[in-house]
Amino acid sequence: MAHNVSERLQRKAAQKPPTITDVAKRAGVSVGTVSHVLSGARSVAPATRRRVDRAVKELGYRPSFTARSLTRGRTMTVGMVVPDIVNPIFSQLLEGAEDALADWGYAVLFGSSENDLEKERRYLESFRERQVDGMIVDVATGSDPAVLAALREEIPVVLVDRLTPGWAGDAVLSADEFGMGLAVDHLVQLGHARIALVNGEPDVSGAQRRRQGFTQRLARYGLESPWVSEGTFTMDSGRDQARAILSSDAEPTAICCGNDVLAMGVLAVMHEREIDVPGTISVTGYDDIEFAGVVTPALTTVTQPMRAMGTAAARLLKQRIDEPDEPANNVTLKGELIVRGSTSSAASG
Amino acid sequence: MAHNVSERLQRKAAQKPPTITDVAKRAGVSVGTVSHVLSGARSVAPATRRRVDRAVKELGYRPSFTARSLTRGRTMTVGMVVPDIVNPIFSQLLEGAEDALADWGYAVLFGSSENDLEKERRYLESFRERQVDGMIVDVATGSDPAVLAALREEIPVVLVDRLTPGWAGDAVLSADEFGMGLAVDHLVQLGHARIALVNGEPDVSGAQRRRQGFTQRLARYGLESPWVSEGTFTMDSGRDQARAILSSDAEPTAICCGNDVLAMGVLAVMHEREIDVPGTISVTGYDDIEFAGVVTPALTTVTQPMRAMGTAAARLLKQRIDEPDEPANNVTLKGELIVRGSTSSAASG
DNA sequence: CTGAAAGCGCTAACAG
DNA sequence: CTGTTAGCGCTTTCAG
Repeated sequence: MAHNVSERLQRKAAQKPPTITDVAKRAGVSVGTVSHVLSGARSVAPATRRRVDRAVKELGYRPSFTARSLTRGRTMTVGMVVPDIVNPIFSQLLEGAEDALADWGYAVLFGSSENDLEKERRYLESFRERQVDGMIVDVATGSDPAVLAALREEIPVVLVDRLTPGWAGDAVLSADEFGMGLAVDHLVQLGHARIALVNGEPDVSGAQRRRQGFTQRLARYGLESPWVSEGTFTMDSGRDQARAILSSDAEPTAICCGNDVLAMGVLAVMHEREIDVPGTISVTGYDDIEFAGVVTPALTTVTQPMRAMGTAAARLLKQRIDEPDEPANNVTLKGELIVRGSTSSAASG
Repeated sequence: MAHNVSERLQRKAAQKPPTITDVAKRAGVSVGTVSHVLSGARSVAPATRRRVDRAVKELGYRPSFTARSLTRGRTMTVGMVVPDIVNPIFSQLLEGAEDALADWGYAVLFGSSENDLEKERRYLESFRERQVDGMIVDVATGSDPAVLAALREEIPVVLVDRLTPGWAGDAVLSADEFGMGLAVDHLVQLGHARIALVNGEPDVSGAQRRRQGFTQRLARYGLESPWVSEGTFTMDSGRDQARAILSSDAEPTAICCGNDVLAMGVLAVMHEREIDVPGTISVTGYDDIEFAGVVTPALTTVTQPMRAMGTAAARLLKQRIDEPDEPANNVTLKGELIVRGSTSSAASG
């Protein structure tokens, strides 16, 4: 019998990972002491510490995060959801955030909503259930402001890249008006006076700001756009809008696009219609995605500092977690103009 | 004072989420019963169930995953690490896996190692500490086989896309030899006989398989390649290797690239040297990333079914979690050739 | 069909 | 400096 029992205990020990109790027993100290040498929360006699350390090594002991989370009330995990991870700009955002968060000891639960509101909701809920310490979210198009606002009541949330209407919490944005102004400046300096705008979803806050930056900047030069259209931030939409422009009487000498993907659609149409870019029409993008420099002609565009935005969001989130009652912070990061081959002087005449 | 205290209690109540005990009290039943109506583990009188449900609603009660994980011994969370999330093919892999996993109720802890072995190790460790139920990993270049093998002793691991030497566990791969063969077939059928290979890291298992597929297929036609070079899977490396080819005496009429990004580098050099593609040299890629169809000329390439691979990996992982002792599974998924503008008949002469 | 109580592995008072 | 002990929120026997 006794043999049987010890055998069972042994097997059990082999299967289940060692617990803090096992370590305590082996080191001949109390669990409290083990806990303290592990967390360094209170001083421990060097000799004891050594014994504990040795026991930890020998047993290959690893503290259970789950148990720790339960007692500490923090999971050291944060959630992040973005609209479309296949779009490299969101990947960069993720990388930036992840890097910073890893430095603070946080792991990230990730979800790509693919611009599906239901999916976004499910991720938010799933992460909340798992009691993340906070969340970074780049909201999907048309996301319900109330959902995010409610979430913010429960846990720290920082919005990045896009805002929901009425959002009163922390946020990191790119200086879209400013950036679009850069593109306009560039074009105007090249002598363009008829500049069209091809944009994405108007209910995406960034699109609104880009549009504003566009018209306001133009106005400052005493100019007005012969064409402003909106669609979705996709290549197909870029194609559609470009075709619409060509069959209109707007006759722009340049087209500003709300993002690079849109611009690629525009370029594709120009290519297919054999319209020379930039000879006949100049085109600008926005975001500076990796492939902006690869298309022909290489795209003149404005960078969106996504990595930096991810890092900033992480920083804001950590602040919020550490100091829940501070007033909300707002960070805006500026991008810069990258001049490539898709823009040149306005065709004379 | 009394006022002060009650106020504080109220605030506290507002802060701390309700526990199962709160629900039990409110419904006038025991916590055990509440637990059972929630999990449906044993039958409960309809009336009781109703009372509990009502209490849950009124309190807005949500079970704590952390506590549940502790007692159930499963976190319903899996880890996933890939070498470079900015590369869209890995994004697709993630999406595919995530989708399937979400259906089973799993959330995913994510990490992009950016091909940094130390970073990869840290992610693996971080996820293990958080006691994920399993992991899906697309290993970084040069990753230590022992690390993964050891991890597999502790928790279910499935490798995807790339293998470590000697890996004996579950894995999902793409049929690289086959796919590269497709590209070779295509080129040979177009009359090409001098086909060069531009490849990435040789220690990446997929690169090896692509290379093999390339040379073997060529051999089957009685052909031999005038040029085979290796570098990294980046545009820059593609540029370098292309330049090397041009200044050699290999004089290929076609260049097979180990992936699309490499091919874009090659295209860029051809463009800069004003060498006509496909007129003078045909170029093929591999992966069919989103932008393969956008560059000029549009890239002929072989699809790598990354989404499907992600889904398959998820399926394998779930199987392994549910049945830890089954023999290891291996899944290989085939891609297909997509003919676009970067290939044409070999220049006569 | 339901309640009581013993943990899950760890932390954090509270005593020495 | 160290040990004891009461939880954290939930699941799950074991008794009714």
